[in-house]
Amino acid sequence: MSNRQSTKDRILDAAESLFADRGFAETSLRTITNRADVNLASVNYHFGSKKSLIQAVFDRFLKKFVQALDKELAPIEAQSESPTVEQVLHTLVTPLLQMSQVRNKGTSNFMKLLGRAYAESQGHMRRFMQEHYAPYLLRFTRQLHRAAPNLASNEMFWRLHFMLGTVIFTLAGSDALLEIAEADFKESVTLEQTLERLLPFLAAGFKS
Amino acid sequence: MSNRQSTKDRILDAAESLFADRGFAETSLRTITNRADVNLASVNYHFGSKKSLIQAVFDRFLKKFVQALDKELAPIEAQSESPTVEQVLHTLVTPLLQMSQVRNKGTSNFMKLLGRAYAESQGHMRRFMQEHYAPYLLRFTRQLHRAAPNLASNEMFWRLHFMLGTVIFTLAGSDALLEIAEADFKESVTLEQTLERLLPFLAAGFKS
DNA sequence: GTATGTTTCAAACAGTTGTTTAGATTTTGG
DNA sequence: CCAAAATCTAAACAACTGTTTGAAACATAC
Repeated sequence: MSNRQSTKDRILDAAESLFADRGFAETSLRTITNRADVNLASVNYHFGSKKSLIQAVFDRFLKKFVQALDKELAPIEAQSESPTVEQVLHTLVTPLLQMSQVRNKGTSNFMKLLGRAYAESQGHMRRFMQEHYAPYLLRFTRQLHRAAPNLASNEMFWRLHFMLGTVIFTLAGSDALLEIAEADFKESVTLEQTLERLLPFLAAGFKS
Repeated sequence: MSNRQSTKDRILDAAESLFADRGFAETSLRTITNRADVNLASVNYHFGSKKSLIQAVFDRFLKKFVQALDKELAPIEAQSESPTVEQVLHTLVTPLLQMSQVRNKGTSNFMKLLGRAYAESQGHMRRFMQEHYAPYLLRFTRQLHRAAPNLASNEMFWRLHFMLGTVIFTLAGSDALLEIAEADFKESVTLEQTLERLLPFLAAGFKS
């Protein structure tokens, strides 16, 4: 009968949105377990520690994301002629939007977490990402390199980080930005429309 | 004689770099007062509370910044012909670089703090900025509007936020990025060079 | 049924947090 | 030089943190 989510999932859901909204240190396990309506000790039982819970939240996102990105990247990798920059950037759209379909505010939660982790001390998270998800990043940049073959690799490095900043920052604040936009311009805007507005900006900057 | 900095300044210096590196909640008053080599209670004596200390750190930065920005904006406001987008964006360079001249890693500290504050819950910080520094933001956007008069205001809104994300994200991570760039490409890069690389990217995106 | 392994629970643990207090010390102004 | 104000200091405060514990409740298999 029990159509109640598993304790593990309830914890992950609560932790995800709380971490995204308040940050890791600012969110206590008691706040999480209260919202999830589970016992305090169950976090340590199921995940071992708070640190591991944080990683578990990331893993759930990243698995889904790279899986979707793989589907988008494959056909481009297969085609013989070089892709356009716009084409490569567009591989991000579906994977990003999908996060919000499965869970409310999923995309902005994901980007908020990435932004927070990125800002974390000592680049600890950057190293984790590099170790666990480097192959996917590499596949993406390889296609970008095919699209702009005569761009020096150090220039590529910088513009890639510029784009990363724009995406993370914009989507992390997308909830608030969408609200402001609707209030100020009386036009309802979706996350998808925002992404379609963002990509030309990125492409133009990248080709600057 | 005492050429020792005032207690207030010592606290502000320590708090600034610790907040930037670790975040607000992750930095305890004891860590701050230890680094500053002052008594624990002096934070509450001079600033009232931890929250007020955070605001004081911001205020010190923002005062310097808008003061320098004013100097850059004034001549453009005075000139009769419309400025170019590049010209308007370039008003940010000197104010941003100046932060690193007075204090080591000043610019990246400033951007890290902005990034953290921006991600904070409920847009509490966004409201504070809006209330206290809206006039300066307005002067900047007014010039940007002069540079691109036929850009719809809702488009302007989005591209402004895109640019904001790129700048904050890039400069917040500039320490690490500069290190990586030097290690990978054997070319020493300065913060100023990074900014000069960043502006064309922004201008191209803005005009996309 | 009982026995076995898994999950939940309330309670307590030791450590850290921001803030307050009251007394000592230093600085200021007449 | 002395009183008054400002500053510094060590100690204690209550509240909150992540984690551990051992017993209770539940599920599964024989």
